Amino acid sequence: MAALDNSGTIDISEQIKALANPYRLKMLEWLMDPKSHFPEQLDADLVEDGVCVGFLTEKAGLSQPTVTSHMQKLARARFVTSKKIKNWVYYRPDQMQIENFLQALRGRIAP
Amino acid sequence: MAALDNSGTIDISEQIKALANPYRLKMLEWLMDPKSHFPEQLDADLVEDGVCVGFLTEKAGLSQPTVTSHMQKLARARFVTSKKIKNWVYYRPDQMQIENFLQALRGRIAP
DNA sequence: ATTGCACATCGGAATATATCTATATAGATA
DNA sequence: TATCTATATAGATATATTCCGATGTGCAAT
Repeated sequence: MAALDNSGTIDISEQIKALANPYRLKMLEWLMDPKSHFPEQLDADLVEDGVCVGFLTEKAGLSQPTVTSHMQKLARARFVTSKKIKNWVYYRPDQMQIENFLQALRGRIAP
Repeated sequence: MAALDNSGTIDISEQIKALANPYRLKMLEWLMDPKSHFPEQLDADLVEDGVCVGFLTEKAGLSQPTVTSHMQKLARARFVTSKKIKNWVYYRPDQMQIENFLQALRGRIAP
């Protein structure tokens, strides 16, 4: 490619792609305010630990493997982190990385 | 879809998708600072009128139809406007819309 | 009128993405 | 140990995206 230099690390384009799916964007929104969107969990705190895949699956109305795949893409883009407790995997937004991304994006396309 | 309500207007997801291609992102970056990336034009001003498809095509290293397609996607997402002068079509960033988008995105995924 | 130029549109091929079902895995419980 | 539960992985299919070459369109200059 003449115009692009992708030789680097974790690309901002990968991060944008991670947000470029309506379900992933919605799920990230839910995770940002989990108490408004999910019931309390027995073995984990919605805010501290995150939201389990089962809850996300039910709310999204997709199959569990599809939701897992979406969440892994959000994780690869560093927008969320995951933590396993007992049988559950909890996804939680990484607000620092999200903020970094927003500023990086603004730096590119704003004056 | 259980989780999504796309019945509305010009979706933010469409805007994100428009940025989710490395060439489109790059070209929008170029357009934000056209004097740094393109030579002066005879019949139009780089800043006031925008950059012609030919220049974008040459710099991107893609075919002209591909660049046209990319630019149309950016235009559909309202990130750029286009103006025809003589034989040329000039694309220019819509900074107001870009700012609106950035704030809308922040409003969704930032605390 | 004819030609040439710049861009748009069309059609098709290659690749990527999204989704599902079926199955595997890991941890907890009986 | 055997089983259940929650999530991950694998494989398949449908759709979307990206890209190009060929062709169409509109305007300008000859």
